[in-house]
Amino acid sequence: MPRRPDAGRASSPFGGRRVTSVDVARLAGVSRTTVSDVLNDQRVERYHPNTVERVRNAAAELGYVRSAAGRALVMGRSDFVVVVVPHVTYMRFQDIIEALTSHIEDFGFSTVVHFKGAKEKESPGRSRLLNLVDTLRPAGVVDLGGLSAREVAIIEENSCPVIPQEEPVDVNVWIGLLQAEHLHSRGFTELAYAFLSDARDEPYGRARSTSVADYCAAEGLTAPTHLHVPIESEGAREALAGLIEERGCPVGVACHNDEVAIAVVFAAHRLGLRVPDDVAVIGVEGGDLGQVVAPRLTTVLGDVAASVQHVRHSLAQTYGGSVPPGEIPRLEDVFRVLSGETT
Amino acid sequence: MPRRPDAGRASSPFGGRRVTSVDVARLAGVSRTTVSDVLNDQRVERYHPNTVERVRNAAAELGYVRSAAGRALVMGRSDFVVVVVPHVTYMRFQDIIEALTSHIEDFGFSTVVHFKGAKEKESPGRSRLLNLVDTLRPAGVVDLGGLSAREVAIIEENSCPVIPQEEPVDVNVWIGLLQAEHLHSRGFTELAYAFLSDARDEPYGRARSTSVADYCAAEGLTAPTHLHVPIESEGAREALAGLIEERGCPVGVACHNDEVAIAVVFAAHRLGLRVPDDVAVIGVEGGDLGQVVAPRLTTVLGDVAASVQHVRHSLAQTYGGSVPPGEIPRLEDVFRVLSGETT
DNA sequence: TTGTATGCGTTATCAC
DNA sequence: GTGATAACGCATACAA
Repeated sequence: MPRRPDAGRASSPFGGRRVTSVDVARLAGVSRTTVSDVLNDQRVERYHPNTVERVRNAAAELGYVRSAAGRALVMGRSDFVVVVVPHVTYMRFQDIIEALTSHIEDFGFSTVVHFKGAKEKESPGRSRLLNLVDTLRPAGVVDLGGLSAREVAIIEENSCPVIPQEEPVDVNVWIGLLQAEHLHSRGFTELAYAFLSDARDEPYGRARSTSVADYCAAEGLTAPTHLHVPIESEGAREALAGLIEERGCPVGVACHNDEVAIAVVFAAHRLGLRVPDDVAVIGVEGGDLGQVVAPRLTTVLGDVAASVQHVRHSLAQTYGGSVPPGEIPRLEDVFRVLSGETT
Repeated sequence: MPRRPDAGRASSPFGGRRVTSVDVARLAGVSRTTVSDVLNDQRVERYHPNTVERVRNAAAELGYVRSAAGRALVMGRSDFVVVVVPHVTYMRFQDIIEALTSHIEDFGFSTVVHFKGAKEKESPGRSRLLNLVDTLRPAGVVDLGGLSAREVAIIEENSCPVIPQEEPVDVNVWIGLLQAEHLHSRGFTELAYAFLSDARDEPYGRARSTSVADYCAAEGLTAPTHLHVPIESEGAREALAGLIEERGCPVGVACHNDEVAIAVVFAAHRLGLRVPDDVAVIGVEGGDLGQVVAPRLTTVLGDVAASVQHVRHSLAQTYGGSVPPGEIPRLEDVFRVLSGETT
């Protein structure tokens, strides 16, 4: 008669016997089924209030916590939601994560964050993310921008819903438009779009620069020059010098984010150009640092809370109807130009 | 006769039947045991090379991935390592995560990142993290600084080993010392330590400021003034003004990180003070932004790769001996002062 | 060297 | 209303 495969457990120096639903059932004097039902708030009305109370007390007393493993095994999926972060630097990153976590928690799920590696871009077969999804079998994947279409397809195929951070096209078109409009309204007719040179394949940058280009076309302006700016003095200076050589002054630069914007601003300083008279700069994000440097950055400020609302929507649509979806904010209310000293 | 509890599965619109080890076994014409052994690289030498090959091919062909749930259930713990990130902003954050992920991967584990919430500081009973650990039962927890002593105790009690980012005391004492020494070597005798005011309870700040204080005491300098700097123009200006009022000029400010340093530098500008003549500033981290602004920041540059080496050590100590631990670098080699234009 | 049986903790189904 | 049981996928002890 085979013995319990305790060897594996025992070899672990930690992990003293865990409290299981059986323990709770025993202490409460009921069956595991009852425990399961009560603790999951299912069919609670069918049990005597007394019983429910006893079970809850027993669970609390023993410090019982459902095993994700057991639950995941029988459910076919876990209670985790994976938030995938691209390799580009977000300045207000923690704020976004926190907002997402809060929403995800409302649905009874736990949040885990996955960072896409730098060179994980388009690895052949199984990226780290795909492996994570396969093993963790999460309830959902929130895409902050790092997922390729292929990965999204694979994951949605037979794993779980993929929730994009927001309608990428609309949002980025809107942001680019805001930037271009603002620069134009300040009297700049020569525009450029500054990509973060470090990022291989900006998921956002493309849409935004296109949007700037569309605006220029519509307004009869010369098409915007593209430049790739590294977050590093020399490189940034060179990139800007190239732009000036091509377009002259004054020129307005719409930047991919605040970091790029800061790099451009100080590159201008180093080139002896005046900001904003010779070079006007507008970023995106509204991070703290952009507002603390001199000159204070003009930027497109995003409302973090609003921008994650639709994640709650997607979650509500797929899972629990008990959680009120909340208003889905209009684009105009989520983003606005924060006027600084660089335009 | 109870039927398979497929309802739960079926209710899920996704999650088509998963490939299990049984499928692999069938295709390879062997037993589940063999599959398990081969795919875990255990007892491989006991099987016919042919068999091993067949199993591997079958697994690859079917795209078989071990179920984390099944494995965790029987092992008593999962193959995930949780990296806990405190709510303070790291500038070179993604680099650190990537380095850690790479090491963790070498041990066959997957990395998931957990962000400590802002107000999750010392919540009463079950913090999000504790809940995550209880349900996920990770192979380890890497603490980047957000864990309270209580949490560490609870987790180590009966869950898994907690790996601190590095010996916190030594490292932070060293960093503080480097900052103080550098400022002093530049001729500054009036020193101050600038905390990030936003962070409630800096795990690092305390040790560093104490170290600066110790240096001052040892060198016969006045004890350093403590100031709390927000990443925001007005607040930073006020904080610095207070310092100047108390200590006069010139004064050297050791900052908690590059963000704080940048805030101090531009606060000085706004107060009409010269940097570094009136106010000298040194940060910590060596992030990109500090080197792109003008004046270029003097900072304590950390070697990311080296600073995560000991995580590999801890992992090797607890798990696999097959992975070479790698050199554990000396403190002197990990951190050095990067001279900029602010001292 | 391979197969068989068992149990990990949870949930769903059905009998009581 | 409540309890017994099978099954999820995997890893192991033991028999063959």
